[in-house]
Amino acid sequence: MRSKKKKEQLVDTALRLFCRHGFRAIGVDTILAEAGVAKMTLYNNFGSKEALILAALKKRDEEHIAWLAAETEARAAAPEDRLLTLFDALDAWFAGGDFHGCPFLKASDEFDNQDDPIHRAALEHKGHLLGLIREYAGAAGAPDPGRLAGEIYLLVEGATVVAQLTDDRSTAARARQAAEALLAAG
Amino acid sequence: MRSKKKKEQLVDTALRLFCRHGFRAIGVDTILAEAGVAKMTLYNNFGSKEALILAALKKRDEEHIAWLAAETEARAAAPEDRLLTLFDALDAWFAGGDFHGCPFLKASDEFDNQDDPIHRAALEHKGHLLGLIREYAGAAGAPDPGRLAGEIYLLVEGATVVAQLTDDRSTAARARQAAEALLAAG
DNA sequence: CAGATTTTGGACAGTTCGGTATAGTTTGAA
DNA sequence: TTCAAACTATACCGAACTGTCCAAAATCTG
Repeated sequence: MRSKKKKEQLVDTALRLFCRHGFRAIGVDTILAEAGVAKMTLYNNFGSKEALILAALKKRDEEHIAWLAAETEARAAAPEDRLLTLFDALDAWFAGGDFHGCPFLKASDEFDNQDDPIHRAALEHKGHLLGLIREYAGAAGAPDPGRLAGEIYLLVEGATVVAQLTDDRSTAARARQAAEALLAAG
Repeated sequence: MRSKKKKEQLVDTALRLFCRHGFRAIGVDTILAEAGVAKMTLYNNFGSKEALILAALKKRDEEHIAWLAAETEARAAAPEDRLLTLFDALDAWFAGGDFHGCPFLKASDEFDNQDDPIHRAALEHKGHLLGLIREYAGAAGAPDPGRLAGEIYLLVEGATVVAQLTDDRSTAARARQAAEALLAAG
């Protein structure tokens, strides 16, 4: 089972470099060199750069949603607080030294054809994120949790984009303020 | 003054292709062919692809802010409505056949180094957008127009990103609903 | 240990990239 | 009409790109 290790190393390195530099901007040679893996290992295991991207995005989807949920719930005293501590978790994400924006938004920018598998992977991830928010909106006892979740989701994406663009550490807090107003309004 | 025409044609074509495909994804040869212009005309007038990108972004900045303001104000019966009709203008933007997301967000994704001139151009544009929103927030008589503008701005960016990602025509309307709640909350 | 499988390194193909060189043609203005 | 400035086409450069081929070496399994 040597291939498991090499495969994982490849996906991890690729994900890190994709997040930092984008998908088209980084070449397979760079990934290979950084991962310490031969080129044929990539093409034997994945077949193409696109498949590597999809594998990296899939891993990122699972990891990031799990991380975000854990951070959010750890900061919430009660389930109905989660809709707000979500923004504290976002703040932790933005402030972490390796924040370069959401890789799925990057992906959907670089592969903006709606039929592209990479674009669909991004859509799928955002569906998971919206699902999480909807769950929190339900726990908060909102009269129309679907609508509230949709509005909160817009704030989440806005904050993510603006945090990357401006490098402003107060972005998540501002989004949280707005979320409080939305929550109070029902 | 032949150069004016060719230069303009080059910038217009480049802007259109950048918006549709991204900045790194489109090559100068494609732009040149589409614009019907020789390669040396590009390099005599701009010197580099980066300079062409900057020229295209500058033009886009001016045009888009002016268009957005005009659309917003045309739809507002009174100045205090502008903060909401802004989202109707956004809806018109998203629904127009050639929407491929905000080119400045694309640019800041592809050139995410904070010192990159292209990233700075994106920041500058977003400053203009925030300024416009702040003006509308002031006209709406908000008790803290700066704070409200910041929150509304997050909704605008969120809606822009989500509209591109999901191709969902109701995105701007949902953002407007949220904006109404924020406005009512003060 | 023996044999099947994976991984390795490096050369190579084929394309595309941004940018340059050059020599000739079109154009606007005096 | 003349002349300089602007634009043209085309060939070219070095670099980077994804992907392939292959023989040798390292590794896992029986």
